[in-house]
Amino acid sequence: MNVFKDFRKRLLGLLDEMVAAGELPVGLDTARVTVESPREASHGDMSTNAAMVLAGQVGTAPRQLAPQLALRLGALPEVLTAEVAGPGFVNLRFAPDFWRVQVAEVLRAGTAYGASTIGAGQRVNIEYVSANPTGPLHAAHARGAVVGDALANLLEKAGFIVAREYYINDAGSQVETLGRSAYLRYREALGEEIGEIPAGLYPGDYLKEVGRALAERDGGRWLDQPESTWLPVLRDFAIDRIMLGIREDLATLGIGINVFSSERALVASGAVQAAFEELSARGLIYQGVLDPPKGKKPDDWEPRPQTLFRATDYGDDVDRPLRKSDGSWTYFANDIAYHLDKFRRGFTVLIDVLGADHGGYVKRMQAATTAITGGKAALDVKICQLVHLMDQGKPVKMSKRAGTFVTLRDVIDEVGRDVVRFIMLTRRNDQTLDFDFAKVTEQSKDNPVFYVQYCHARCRSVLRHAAETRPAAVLTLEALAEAPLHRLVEPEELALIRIMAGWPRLVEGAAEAHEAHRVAFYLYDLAAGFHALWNKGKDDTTLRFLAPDDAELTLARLALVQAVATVVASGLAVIGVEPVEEMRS
RNA sequence: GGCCCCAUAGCUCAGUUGGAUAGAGCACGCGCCUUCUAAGCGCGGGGUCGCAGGUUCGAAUCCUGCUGGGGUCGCCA
Repeated sequence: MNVFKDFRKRLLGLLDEMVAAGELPVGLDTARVTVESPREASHGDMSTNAAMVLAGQVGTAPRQLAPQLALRLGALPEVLTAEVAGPGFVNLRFAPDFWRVQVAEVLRAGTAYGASTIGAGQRVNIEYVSANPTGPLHAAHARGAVVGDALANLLEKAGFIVAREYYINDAGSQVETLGRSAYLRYREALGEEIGEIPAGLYPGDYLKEVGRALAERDGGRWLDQPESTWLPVLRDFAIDRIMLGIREDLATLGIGINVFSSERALVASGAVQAAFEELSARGLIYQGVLDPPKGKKPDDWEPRPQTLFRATDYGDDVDRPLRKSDGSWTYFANDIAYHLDKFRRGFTVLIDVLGADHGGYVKRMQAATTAITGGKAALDVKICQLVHLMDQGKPVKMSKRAGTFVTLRDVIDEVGRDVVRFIMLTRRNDQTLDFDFAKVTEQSKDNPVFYVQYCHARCRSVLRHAAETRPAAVLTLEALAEAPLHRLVEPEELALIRIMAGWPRLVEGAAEAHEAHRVAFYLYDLAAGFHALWNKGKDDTTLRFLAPDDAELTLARLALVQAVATVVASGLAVIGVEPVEEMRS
């Protein structure tokens, strides 16, 4: 339950009453009426812009309409004061009980607190990672993996039905190169001296294992065969081995992808041909010659007729080729078929999480999605900017040639899965991110992972302590939900409750914006509120959670503490991080 | 040259889809441990939201044009 949305409904009800009473005209557009918590705490608990939005429609001034609204709002039982302020805001202050009951709401809901129904069962498809099966996942893949996975969790919490997909690019020339590279390692495994890996092939050591495994399985049967015989075998064998490793790495990171789609299978099924015919039927295919890119003409440019998709009809900058000169489909053509396939499987909201180098790909894919689904599906693309790996403030040098690139596995082994997941959400996806091995494992307030975990651990610590000192007390969620919450009267306590009451609203906003990083920032704010209250108890012993001579007050505060732990756990679950019971290692 | 992203405190970044006097953290200065974990908390200084216009009750946020940084640019995926 979102208290802000809830109150907005009450407000709209009052507006209806005012219409009925003839105070307002019929047919008002209330779409832009908002109820939100003001930035400035002194402005109260909630604030509405209704007077400013409606004044124009009514034909009066905001400051004139606002007092009428304030009068009505002030008469509501839960509203303490309703004041007109600024250009026409109505600021509301609620009775403390309005907030206190939220603690019980949290405890009754448990970690499901914050769940929403705005998704209304709508089906969303999120494609993420989708790294080429030509090598192990490296550190940069972690970001897309976490961003996609957390977004999936978030949307599920908001009531959407979510599919998590990985598109395996197992068609095209790159996997052929992989097959040839693996063949070299295969011969090496059989004792041949292969020398330097030729340019154009993948030099990575990870292929040695692939070569050995194949030699073990098949012996020397491919040695004297022509490439046309062994290439498909080697290619498929290598893809399978590498995908196995990728799946393991994803599992280690806790990434919950449940559908792996093969590009090659898609092409083989005729889906690309079908998609092509669909576009043709819509009159969006033609033979034409593209202009060379302005200002930067490739050396080998020559104008030639191509099979083009009219992407410009849907907002792209140029029309895009669907066939290579050898007649086979371009990657783009295959991807159109894949997105159509998602739509045909019942998804109308499509999200692709892609790397920074795919920025130029967004417009054409959105154009194609709109075109081929007749506007019935929308594609949102989340571009993840680069991750700069650092250590002690200095960049970690990486070179594919020298083999010193850092794998995802390396990073997880070094700092742990929870740290990777949390840190990847401490920036908006379109902002570059520094990942400093020293900083992210530091146990200090500079490290948001630690800071949030410490908050949860402190809550648990208090509850453990309470259980030890009062063995008779029942401290289950159900019992604490019945605690005498009216004993929570301190401003810091009520402030903390207000933050918690904002969690459902945050979930809905973040889900609608497809922005999971907001959860990480929210948890930081919540933790700050708790740490502040904790330390108040150091200066003033009457503020401590455990009041030795007041069992009732203690129970109320334990309910508050348990609620904080619950909301933190609820948020961490979206990020995919395990809340810890204590920080001692 | 076209397109996309970014530009907010000295530094790293948020900013509730257009709201009020723009917020955190780091760094800097001062204060707080006989205590449920000081691995933390409080107070203070610090801003032309890159620049210039426009839209309206109201702009860091939306539109246009510039400046600077990154990415990308027909048959790689």
